Amino acid sequence: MARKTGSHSEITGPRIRAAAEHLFARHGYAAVSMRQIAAEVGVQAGALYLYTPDKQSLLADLMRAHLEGLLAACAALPEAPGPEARLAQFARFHIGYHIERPDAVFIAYMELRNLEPANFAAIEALRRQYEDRLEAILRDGRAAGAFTIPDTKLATLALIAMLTGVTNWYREGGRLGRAEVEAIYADMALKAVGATGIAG
Amino acid sequence: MARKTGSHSEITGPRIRAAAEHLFARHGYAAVSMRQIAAEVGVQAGALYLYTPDKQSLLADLMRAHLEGLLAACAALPEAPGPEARLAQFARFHIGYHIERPDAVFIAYMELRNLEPANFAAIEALRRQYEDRLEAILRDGRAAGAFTIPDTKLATLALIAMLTGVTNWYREGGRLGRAEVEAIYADMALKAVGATGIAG
DNA sequence: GTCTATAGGGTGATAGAC
DNA sequence: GTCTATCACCCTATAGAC
Repeated sequence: MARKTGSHSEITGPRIRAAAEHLFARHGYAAVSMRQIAAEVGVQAGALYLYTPDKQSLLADLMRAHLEGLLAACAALPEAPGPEARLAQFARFHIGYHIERPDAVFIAYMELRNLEPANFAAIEALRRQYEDRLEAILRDGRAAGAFTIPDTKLATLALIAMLTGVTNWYREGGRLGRAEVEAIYADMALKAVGATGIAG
Repeated sequence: MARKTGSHSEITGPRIRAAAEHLFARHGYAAVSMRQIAAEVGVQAGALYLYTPDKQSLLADLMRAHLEGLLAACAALPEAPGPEARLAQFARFHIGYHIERPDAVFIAYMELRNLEPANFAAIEALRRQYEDRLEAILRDGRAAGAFTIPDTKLATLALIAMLTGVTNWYREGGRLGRAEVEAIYADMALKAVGATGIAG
């Protein structure tokens, strides 16, 4: 792409997304105005429309980017040997990835109701893809006799809710470090599905 | 209290709270206008201010009422014999109570950021009281050797997140009934804390 | 690429008639 | 107890100057 002298387009775009992510997470999409976002970036409100067609797209793009990043990182995990190791790996990955992106995570599951139908469907499909990865681990583990699960779908949703819950309280520099939190949650996840072996 | 002939004050007040609860849960506090609430009730916007000093109080009152009801219902539970029974009872109670009030639950943990500082502190104190009830069960159970928990506070937060997660997907008339869901979750909660006995 | 100015409309809350 | 009318302000998005 050709550079345009004196332009800031390559820096302003990311800064707008960062400001929007921060403000949406803190105050909520509906409570944040385009003027506030512009003020945080240091431009006037009209300038935002060079980078996004409207406020709704700004939200949808943030959520899509987050979920696509989550899926890509999850797909890049190395193969783990056996159901227990796979579940422990998933639990640690999920917590680590979410702890590092509290704003994006918050938005991704608090602002679903502010998405227009078409955007909602797209985001929901991505979320479900991710859910399916955990469900596959649980299903395989149950088939192999490694887990005791009355209902695979329910266990999937219960585990994701439990693991995602860390973002409600975890703070950098708090009583427990990231590694400890990952270990404790992975252990609880394994126990919750009645894992027989030891792989936490 | 004296009745005023031709007045609707005893019916309009509750209807306003019900409409606000429904709309706040569906679209979010910031996205709902006083005019929308009034329209749902069937009055003009100005009439709302006979029942609430402002929009913020409407939100805070809904959240306080929900949490006070939750605490009262929790306190009214019969004594259960032993740590496993106590935890199973709590898990079933939590799920049952939350499943029956999806709107209030949604608001109570999605709209915290829209509370003014004084209201936030009051609501947060109630939430913490409830959390402490579960934490006491886990602490006692660990002391009695019935549970295996690396960190009591973490286990508390993990279990509450897991149990509250039901409200994200549970629908009346769905694949699983309330009793089944309660049983499955109570079982997972007991396993997650390494319960030794059987009381699910 | 960013600015100022503005169109067109919605907002919370209040005043005064009935 | 409710209505109509209104105040003062904020909103998203666009047009046109620079």
